[in-house]
Amino acid sequence: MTPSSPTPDTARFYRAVYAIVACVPFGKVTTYGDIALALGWPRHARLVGYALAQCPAGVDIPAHRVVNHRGEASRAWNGGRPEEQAALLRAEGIVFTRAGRVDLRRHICDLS
DNA sequence: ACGGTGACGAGAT
DNA sequence: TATCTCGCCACCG
Repeated sequence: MTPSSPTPDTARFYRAVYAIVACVPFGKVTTYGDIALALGWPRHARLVGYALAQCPAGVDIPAHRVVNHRGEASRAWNGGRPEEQAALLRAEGIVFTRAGRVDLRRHICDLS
């Protein structure tokens, strides 16, 4: 691989993230922190976000079902369009609060 | 080697 | 609730 490719450990972490995101069902969402915890890597929520941001084409996962712990869509979604991520979520029946955040109490997916 | 930068999160105010 | 600070850690210049 090129000098800029991730270390083997990091690559494994990325694949684990993609695998767990693939388990989130239609109409449900999860958070970066929950994914990190489920993988046994507490405090690595940031890396989960990084992994998704770097998600290579070909890895087909419902990344739009991952929001932050407050239910907010990613600011950097598709080059800075969190509205698009929100639209995808609404399209699967996910309800947003008046503040424009996903109602986690209703749609959170238990990864345990 | 070093400091800036995030698709983050918890705690304080 | 909004905003700040701080901790987190791989990546990049």
